[in-house]
Amino acid sequence: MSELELLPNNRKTLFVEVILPLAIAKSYTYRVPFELNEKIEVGVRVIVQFGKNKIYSGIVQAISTEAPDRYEAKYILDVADDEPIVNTFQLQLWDWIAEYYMCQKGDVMQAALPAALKMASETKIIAAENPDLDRSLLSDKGYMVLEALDVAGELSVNDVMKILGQKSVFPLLRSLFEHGYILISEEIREKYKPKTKVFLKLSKVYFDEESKRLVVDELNRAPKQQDALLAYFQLRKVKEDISRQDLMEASGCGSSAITGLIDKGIFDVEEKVVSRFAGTDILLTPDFSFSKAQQQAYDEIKAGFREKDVLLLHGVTASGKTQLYIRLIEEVLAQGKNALYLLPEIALTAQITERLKQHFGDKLGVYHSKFNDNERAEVWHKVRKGEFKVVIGARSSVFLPFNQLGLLIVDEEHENSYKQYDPAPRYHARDTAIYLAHQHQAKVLLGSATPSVESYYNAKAGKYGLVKLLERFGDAQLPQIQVVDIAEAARKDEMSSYFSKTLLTAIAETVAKKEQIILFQNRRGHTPFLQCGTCGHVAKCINCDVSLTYHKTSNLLHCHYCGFSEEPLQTCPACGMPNMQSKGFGTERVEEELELLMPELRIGRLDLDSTKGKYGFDKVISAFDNQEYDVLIGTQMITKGLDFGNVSLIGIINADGMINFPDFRAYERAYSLFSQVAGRAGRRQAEGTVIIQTYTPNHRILEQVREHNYEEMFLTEVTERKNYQYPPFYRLIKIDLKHPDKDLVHDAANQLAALLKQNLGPRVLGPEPPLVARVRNNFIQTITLKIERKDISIVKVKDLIKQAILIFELDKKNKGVRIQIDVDPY
DNA sequence: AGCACGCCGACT
DNA sequence: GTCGGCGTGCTC
Repeated sequence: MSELELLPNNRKTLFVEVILPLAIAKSYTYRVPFELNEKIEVGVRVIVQFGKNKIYSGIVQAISTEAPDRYEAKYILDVADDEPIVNTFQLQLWDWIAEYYMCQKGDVMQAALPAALKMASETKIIAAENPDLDRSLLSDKGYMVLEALDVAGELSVNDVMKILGQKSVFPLLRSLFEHGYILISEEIREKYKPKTKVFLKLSKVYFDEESKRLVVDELNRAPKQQDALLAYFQLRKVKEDISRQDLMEASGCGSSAITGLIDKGIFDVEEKVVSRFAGTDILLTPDFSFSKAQQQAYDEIKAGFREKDVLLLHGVTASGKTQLYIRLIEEVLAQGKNALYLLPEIALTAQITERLKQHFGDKLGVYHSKFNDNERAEVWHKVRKGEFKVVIGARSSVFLPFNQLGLLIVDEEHENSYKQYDPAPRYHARDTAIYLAHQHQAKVLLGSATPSVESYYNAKAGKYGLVKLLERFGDAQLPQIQVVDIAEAARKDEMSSYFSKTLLTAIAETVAKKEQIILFQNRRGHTPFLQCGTCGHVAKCINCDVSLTYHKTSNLLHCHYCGFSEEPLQTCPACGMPNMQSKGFGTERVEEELELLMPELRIGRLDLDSTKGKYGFDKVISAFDNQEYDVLIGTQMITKGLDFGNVSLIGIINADGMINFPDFRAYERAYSLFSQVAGRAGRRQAEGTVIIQTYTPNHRILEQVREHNYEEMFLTEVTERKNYQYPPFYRLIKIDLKHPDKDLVHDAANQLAALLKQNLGPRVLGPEPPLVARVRNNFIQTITLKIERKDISIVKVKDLIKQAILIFELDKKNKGVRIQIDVDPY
């Protein structure tokens, strides 16, 4: 044992390795001042200066007594937490994500921590009271700062930057501080503020009934205060803690009456931290009973978990999966463990969270991006302390500080929104959940009506267990699916605008039965592109290589990639002819045309544009649910976990765009999208109808959708994937290179591809420009790697990629070319 | 990711 | 001769 280790803890010099919230590959070591030794732990936040004048809060990932030998470590400025806010499971998970998805730990930290737990630098300076100091010795700038302090009394570092007109003020301030001119209060303030409420307590003097009566009498010249006090006594009978707000509501008195009572010493005030999440007092709903099919699936799941850690539940829409989930979660809770229920962001509606709240009350935490920072930080802390035992959340809830997970549910497992694309870390929440479960020795249940080919393959191959629930709950039947040939309908003169006679008739009949209709068009806006009928010129974005979409609500052309917008052109900018024509159609135009054809219909629209704002989505949904609309027109938003009881007709306006999308997952995606849309029909009705309009009525994917034949879709897909070397047989890694200079990226991409091929040979494909070859003024080139599952380890491949990139970056020509790596792209 | 350092062209 | 352009490389 070294001499150092024999020293008492408070005399040992400690060094900490800190993760900074930056995309930097290296890790940084800081020195701990003795007085902070006791507070240092793995997982606490520390405040450190990084570079000349930046202050960050980082996470301690390791502690050692070894001084770094190549440099002098800086001291940490402070320790922000009394106990770790990140546990060791999480640090290990961050490492895994950084490694697997080829990004920096700082990137993972950025994604993992709610913003309110990162901190802001709020450094303030004040003048030191030292009259003996001679200001004439100061530099001009130093003098200016002190003059300004005389006037203002206190300045923030930001103020100083403004006064001096320069960003770099730290060295000057440091020198002023060291020479005793100023004091620095290095106050890094936490952005998270607990919510507090003012509670009123009757002063002890008035506890007996006699003095209560007296004090009421005394107030007869202040009737409002009297009312308030009486209301308080009433309220006290039913409630322990009465807040100022409660009393104002109960008494109908204004704030001043209560202030009066406080001033007279009748009330004592007490400020308490309250939760932002009001506990629901709803009694837990009594045990529901399973249908026979549900019971069987449940038994199979229980049995399956004895053999496998991951199970795939293939359950058709409306088969009652949620009830199974709730039962399984309850059991895990009974064992003293926690559960995580993941859903795609878009499916996390009030409908589903309310349903879970009814079962789990205030043990349930909800976590998704529509919550503000404070709410997210609060969920974080409650999970960490074990107060929330069940979390329902989107992708990012895999980062919460769980201590003892027993079960993870990934519902709608096939959803591509589980994969984060931008910014790094480009992680897949389903796959991350499987790793997370492994850490906690927990079980994972993947659920879907249309499992991803990958997961179904894993289940068939025995890697996962497989449970099927192919019977709809109650008496609901699978919907009848009818495919309408648009070309043929047009020949017979049966098309009115985008609607076939078949669809219009069905709409009319459905409305007559007072039932509802969903129309699906997977494109938002009014017109996807404007083209000159004379010369063929298409209105394009100035920053991106895409056509501009016309939006009727704003009367502007919008770019869906960068947000650029401009006035629609009347004349063609290329040939000057006033002949710009609308091509294609989005949800807005479908709405417009349907209004013209059937003006008596009440039509609602559900897409990104109609659901802006925190509750925008829920508003449209509840309006439709309350039957304020006959028809809801929407993009794929419409397919996600919504449960409308009265919908009996679904129309897919045009299926071709989805089917013909150039991506190896296009058919799989089309199948699952159409099936999910179809699943909205007839959930409580005896039978629903789905009408799919298309130019390719005989396409095999439509055939499979019509027959509800997932198995066959899977088999054809698997054959294709095997032949063309795609997942699940091969792993994909996509490397994007971006730069404003088209030729430069092109050359750079060729150079990188050549470097990669030296070691990886024909596994390297491309480079080639992606479908949208320019976004936000950056040209893009894509290199794709297809890696077989035998013969070479994925770790080895990733090392070779890193090496190739290092060599690539040595070439000065490639300066400024940004490289993005996407492992398992979706 | 910032941000300072540093080495080249338009001005007082 | 200085101000400022942004290329280059470092931050514990």
